[in-house]
Amino acid sequence: MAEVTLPDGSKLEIANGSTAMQLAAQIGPGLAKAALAARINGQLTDLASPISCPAVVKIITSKDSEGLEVMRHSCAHVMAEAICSIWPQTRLVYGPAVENGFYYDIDLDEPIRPSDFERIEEKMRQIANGKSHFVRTEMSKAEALKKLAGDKYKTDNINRADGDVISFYSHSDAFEDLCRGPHVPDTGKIGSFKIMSVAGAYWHGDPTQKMLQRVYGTAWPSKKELDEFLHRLEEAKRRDHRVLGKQLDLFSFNDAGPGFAFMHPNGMIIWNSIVEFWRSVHDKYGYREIKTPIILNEELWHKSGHWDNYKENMYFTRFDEAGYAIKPMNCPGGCLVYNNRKHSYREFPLRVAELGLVHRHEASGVMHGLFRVRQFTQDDAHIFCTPDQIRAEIIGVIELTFELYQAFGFEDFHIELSTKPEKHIGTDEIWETATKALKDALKDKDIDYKINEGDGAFYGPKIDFHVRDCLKRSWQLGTIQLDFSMPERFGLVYTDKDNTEKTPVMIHRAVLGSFERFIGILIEHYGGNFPLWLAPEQARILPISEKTNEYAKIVENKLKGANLRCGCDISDEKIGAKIARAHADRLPYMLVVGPKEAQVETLNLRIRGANEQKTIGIGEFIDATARKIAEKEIDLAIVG
RNA sequence: GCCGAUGUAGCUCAACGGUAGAGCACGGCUUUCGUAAAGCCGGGGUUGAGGGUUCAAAUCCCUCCAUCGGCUCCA
Repeated sequence: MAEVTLPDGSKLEIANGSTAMQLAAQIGPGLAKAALAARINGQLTDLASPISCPAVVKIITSKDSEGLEVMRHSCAHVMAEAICSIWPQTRLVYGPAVENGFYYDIDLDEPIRPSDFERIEEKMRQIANGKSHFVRTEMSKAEALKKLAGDKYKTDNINRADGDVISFYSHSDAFEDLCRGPHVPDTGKIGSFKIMSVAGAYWHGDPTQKMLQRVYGTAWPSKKELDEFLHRLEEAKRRDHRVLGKQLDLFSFNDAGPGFAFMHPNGMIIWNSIVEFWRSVHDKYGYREIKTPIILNEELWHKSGHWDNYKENMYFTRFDEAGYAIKPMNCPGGCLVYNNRKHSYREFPLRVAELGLVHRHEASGVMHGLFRVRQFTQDDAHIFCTPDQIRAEIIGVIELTFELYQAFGFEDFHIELSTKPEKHIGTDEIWETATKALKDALKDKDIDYKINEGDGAFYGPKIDFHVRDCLKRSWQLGTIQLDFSMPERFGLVYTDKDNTEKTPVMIHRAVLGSFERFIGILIEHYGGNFPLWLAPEQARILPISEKTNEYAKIVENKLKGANLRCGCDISDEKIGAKIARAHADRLPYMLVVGPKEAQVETLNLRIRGANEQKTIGIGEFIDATARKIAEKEIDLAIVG
């Protein structure tokens, strides 16, 4: 007999050499049924593994995230068998579990189409119903290489594996795959699954290698959870800024300019509201604002280093026998403004902001609504300062950044620091100094951060700000980039205390990143339900019938006089239809007016998302909304 | 840029070799209504573009463009 310690600290006697499965059965039949894998002394393993005692053992079920992963990985194997049985010439490459599912990369010249998914799933169901056991066999690396000689993908996987023990898993005579494991006990335990999509993927992510087919699937412990997942996808689709942008008439795209967004009047209200707020915060933090030309002589881009590092993504044009480039960044223009006159250390730190319109020719396949465009407005700024001002300036930017994010209801953010990339300009010494300055500032602010080695901009290291939206998705928004190279290239100088000319430090920074993208993120974050201060139409007056149109117009004028963005629905519809439409348009406030309200000059208020009404005076409504707008309140409820 | 899929009315979609349709939206009329979509009538399409096959193409084939899902990329 041997002693096993369970996660709750309790101890259990088991027969020597018992497997994890037997242990689960000993604990209870429910657990045995739910068991998918085990963690023995910290090692995730198959249920068939014998327990060498004494041991700390945890039985893993689909309730554990790692259980779900094991299940999905097993499901990937079952899918692989299904695909191989339909297309015997398939060569398997690699099939891991990923967030919400799994995929399997395969090398098969015949393209798998969505119309094939059903028969793959059918075959998978057959395999699952067979409930055949996953069987692990082990051998040495050399043996495995011999066994799979000629299979370049699996040979490669073996060579990449750690340790000398190579394992294979089979769950039928017809199917065996090189795999680290672990797996669920049998194919009946792969849950409810669905093939989601198929896409191309390069082997090892290397574009010079063969394009493989990547078949994506998802798997969940139960049909109910699968359905819930599919439903969540539908929900996310409803929040999709491309869909809402169309529905709410915020922006559009046109074949005439792929990747160039057309902002509509409703979208511009959101845009301008953000700009106005952005300006007020920048003013508070001591920034001045400039605007530099979109098209500048090509020479400038040679000087800045962009031509060498980025020309394949830049737009060029020629006229009057001279070459010009459409700016992909604002900094060279900012440098020209700086150089327009002499500067003294007394002016420093000099904080210069620019809402700069930049163009970057992104590859056609990467464009995505407002998230990835070829023309966008950066909320850029360049800070010119002395080296000993860096730390304080970085701290100032961090504070400004948090203030802006919080106004939009983003509370959850984290910071990443990126270091020198392979493709870079400037000496190692300069890079080291710059990176240290960023680290020091973060340390001063007592901020935790993650380091991304080799992910910096070509001209300097950077700090990136990431926020999580209400769906817990992470977005990179802001960035602070130190640049000791550009000032030198442009010959920027300032006169120091000792009356000598020195080179200033330049800090590039953006907070929202791209306005286009930020608005896209906001649309999805709010699901189209904008807070009052951003809503294109803040209130709509809905007269019960034509008889109250006149009073409705009077109310409309009063609200407009109070700077509220409001409309009036005098269509020939019944009140129910007017309300339904206002809801579809995501109106924060619906103001129903009929003879009753007209008589005592009140409004019947209905708030977006709340299925209740109350009567409120016009003045009271104006005061309440004015306060909410000023405070940028997200909650629409009007109390009192 | 690469792989795959998809482009039909303003929007969402149907028709899948044989006269292009519906709902919503839009216009007109009726209705004047009390809290999530009243009724009738009407206008609207060289089916993304170009070429080909066919007696006949939205439908099949080719090229291009765009979009979608991924891959790669994002200074």
